[in-house]
Amino acid sequence: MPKGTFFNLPEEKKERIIDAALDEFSEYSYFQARVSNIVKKAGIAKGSFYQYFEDKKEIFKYIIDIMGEKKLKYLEDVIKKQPEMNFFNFLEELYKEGINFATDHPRLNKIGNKLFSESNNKLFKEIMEINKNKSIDFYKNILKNGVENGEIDPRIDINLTAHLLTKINIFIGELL
Amino acid sequence: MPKGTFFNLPEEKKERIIDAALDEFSEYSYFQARVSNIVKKAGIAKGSFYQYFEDKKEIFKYIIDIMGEKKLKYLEDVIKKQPEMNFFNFLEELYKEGINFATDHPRLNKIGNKLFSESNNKLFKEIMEINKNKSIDFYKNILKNGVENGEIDPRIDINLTAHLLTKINIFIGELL
Amino acid sequence: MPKGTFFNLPEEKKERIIDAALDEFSEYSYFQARVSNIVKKAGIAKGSFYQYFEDKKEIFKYIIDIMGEKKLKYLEDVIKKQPEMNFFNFLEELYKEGINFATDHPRLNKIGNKLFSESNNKLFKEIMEINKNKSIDFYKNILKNGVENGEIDPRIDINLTAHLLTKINIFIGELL
Amino acid sequence: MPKGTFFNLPEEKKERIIDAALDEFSEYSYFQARVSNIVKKAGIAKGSFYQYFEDKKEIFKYIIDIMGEKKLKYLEDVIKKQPEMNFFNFLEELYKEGINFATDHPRLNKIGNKLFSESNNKLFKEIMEINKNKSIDFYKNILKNGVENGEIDPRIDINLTAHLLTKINIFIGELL
DNA sequence: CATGAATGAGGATTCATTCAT
DNA sequence: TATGAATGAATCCTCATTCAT
Repeated sequence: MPKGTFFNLPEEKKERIIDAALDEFSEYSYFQARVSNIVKKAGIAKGSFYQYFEDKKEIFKYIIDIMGEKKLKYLEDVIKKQPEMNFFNFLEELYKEGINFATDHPRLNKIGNKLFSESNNKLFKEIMEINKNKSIDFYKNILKNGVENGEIDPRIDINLTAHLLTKINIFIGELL
Repeated sequence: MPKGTFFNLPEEKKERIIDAALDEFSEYSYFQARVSNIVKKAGIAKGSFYQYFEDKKEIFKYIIDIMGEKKLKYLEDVIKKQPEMNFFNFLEELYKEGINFATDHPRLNKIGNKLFSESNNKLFKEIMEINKNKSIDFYKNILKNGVENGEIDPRIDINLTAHLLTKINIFIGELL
Repeated sequence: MPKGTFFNLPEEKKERIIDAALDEFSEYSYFQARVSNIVKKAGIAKGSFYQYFEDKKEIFKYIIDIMGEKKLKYLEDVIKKQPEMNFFNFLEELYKEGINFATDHPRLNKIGNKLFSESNNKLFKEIMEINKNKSIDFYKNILKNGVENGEIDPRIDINLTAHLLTKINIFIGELL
Repeated sequence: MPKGTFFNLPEEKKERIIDAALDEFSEYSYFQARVSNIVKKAGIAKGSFYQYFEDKKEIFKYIIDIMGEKKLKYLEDVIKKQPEMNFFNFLEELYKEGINFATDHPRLNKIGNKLFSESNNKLFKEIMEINKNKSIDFYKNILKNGVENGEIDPRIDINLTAHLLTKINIFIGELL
C-alpha cells in the first residue's frame, strides 16, 4: 500500500501517477519498468515518488491491487447470481465479464497477462509474496460447488481443472 | 547468427555454451538473463563470449533459431504427409508433435512461451527485429490450403484464425 | 543558535524538540542522525523545524551548547571553591562532579563522547567551527594556576597535560 | 574477504586501493566514507571496485582484518614470552607494542579508535557482525591466567577489568 | 583464440532543504 | 507561524561491453 502522503494528494495528481505507472507496467515487465519513466510521465520529481511509495515494488503491487478490485467489480454481479445459475452458465457469464474488463481496461489486462507469465520466476515470487494464486482458488471453489450440486462429474481433477480454467481466462485475455 | 569463431569451436564447447544459454533463458526473461551467468555456467571467459557472439541479443536469437529448427524437425514428417490428410487430421497431428517437442525439450518450450508473452514489448520487437510471426504465417498457409480444398468454410477470417491457432499452440505448451 | 521563532515557542514544545534531538544525537552520530527522525519524535512538521533552526548543524550545536551549560552548572560550585583547595583535591572534585553529570544526563554524556571521537574529522571541524577545545583550555588554566601556586612541577608540558586530563575525562565518561 | 579478482591484481594496484581505503576510512566514519572517494583516490573505475569487493561493507571489513593481522604481528613476540613474565610486566610490554603499532600505522590506529566508538551503534553491529569484542576476550584470558598464577587478586571482576584494560588501550591509542 | 580486468552509463533510493499554502 | 508536499543532488550498486595481454 502507498504511504499516507499519496492518498493526501489531489485526485488529479494521484490519477496522473497511476496513469503513468499503468503506461509503464503495461509496456514493460516489472524488471524492465523504470521508476524514472514513471516520474517523467507523471511529471513529478524522483524524490516525490519515494514520498508516496516505499519503492518500485510497492507501486507495482498497488497497481495489481487496483486491477484486482476493478476486476472484482465486473464479476461481482455475476457472482451474486451464481446460486440461480448452473455451473456452465455461470462460467459463461464469468468469461463474458472478463472480456468486458479486458476491453475496458486494456492496460490492466496487459499487466495481468504479464503477471501470470512472470509468476514462475523465483525472484518475482519474492517480490509479490504470492504463493497461491487467487484465481485458481476461486475456480476450485466453484468447481467444488458444481460437484456437490451434481452438475459436474465428480471424477474430474478439481485442481487441474481450476488451473485449466484460469489458463483459459488468461488465454482469452491475451486474444483481446 | 554467431560469429565464425563460434562455429570453429570443438563440438563439446559449443554445446556447453548453448546449454548454459538454455538454462539461463529458460529460467529468466531476456532482460533478466545475465551474460555473466551464461559464461559462468559454460565455464568460458567473458571475453570469449564476445568473440563468439556480437552481443546478448545475438545469442538469444541464436537460441530461438535452434528452437525453430528443432521444432521443424518434429513437424517435418507431419507436414510431408499433409497432402494425404484432411485439414483437421493435419491439425491434430501438428499439435501432437508440438506436445512431443515440448516434452522432449522443456527448456526450449519455456523459452518459446516467454517469447510470445514478451513479444508485445516495444523494446523487445526491436531486439528481435520480428514483425511478423513465422508461426502465424505457417497457419495462414495451411488454412488457405484448407479453404481451397473445400475443407474449411471460406467465410472464416484466415488472419484471425491463424492467430488463434498459434495461441492455442502456446496455450498447450504452457500446460505442459 | 536557534532562530527567534524557536524561543517564542511554548516551553513544552521546545522541550519536546530538544528531547527528540537528544534521543537522535545520542543514538546516532551527527551524520547518521536524521532530521526526519527528530521531527517525527518531536511531533512537529518538517517545515516547522526549518523555521526554528537554520539547518541540522544548528540544532546540533545548540544541543552541544545545552550540554556545556548543564555541565558547567555541575562544576560551578567546585570551581568556586578552587581557591581553598590544592590542585589535586580540585581535580578530584572536578571528576566527581563530571561523573555526577554523566549519571544524571546519560544522553548528553553519550553525545559528548561521540563528539570527541568525531572531532578529528575535517568535515566535522567545519561543521562545528571549533578549532580549539573549550575543555582543554579550561584545564590549561587551572594547570597554570597550579604551577604558579607551586603545587605542580613547572617542568610539565601544560598543553599535553591539559589534553591528557580532558581525555581522561572522556575516558571516565565512556565507562559509565 | 575481497573477491578473487582483487587478489589477482598486481601488487602495486592492490596497494593503491588499500591505501585509498585507509585514507578514506581513517578520515571518515564508515557511513561518511564514500566509495566514490576511494575509487577516485585509487585511480580505478567504479565498476572495477565492485569487481574486487562485494560492497562497501566488504572493503571495510577487509581493512579491519588487515589491522588485526598487523597488530597481531606486533604483539606476537610479547605473547610468546608471556609464560616467562609476570602479569604486570606482560601488560606493560603489551601496551608498549600497542604504542609502537599506533605510531607506525597512524591511519589504522585512527580506524581502530573509530571502530570502538561506533561499535555501540545498532546498524554498525549489523555491518560488523561482531557481538563480542576480540580485545576484551583476549584480556579476559590473560586475567584468568594471572588469577590462577596467584598474581592477581581473585576477588576482581574479570569481565569489568578486561573491559577496562581494553578501554585503556584505546585511550592510549587516542593519545598518539 | 583465450582471458579476465576495466569501464561507465544507468538504475533505485535517500534526505537535507525549499516552497507554497 | 504551521504544515507537509516538492525537489534534486548525491549515494551505492549493476552489468553489458570493450580492451589489453
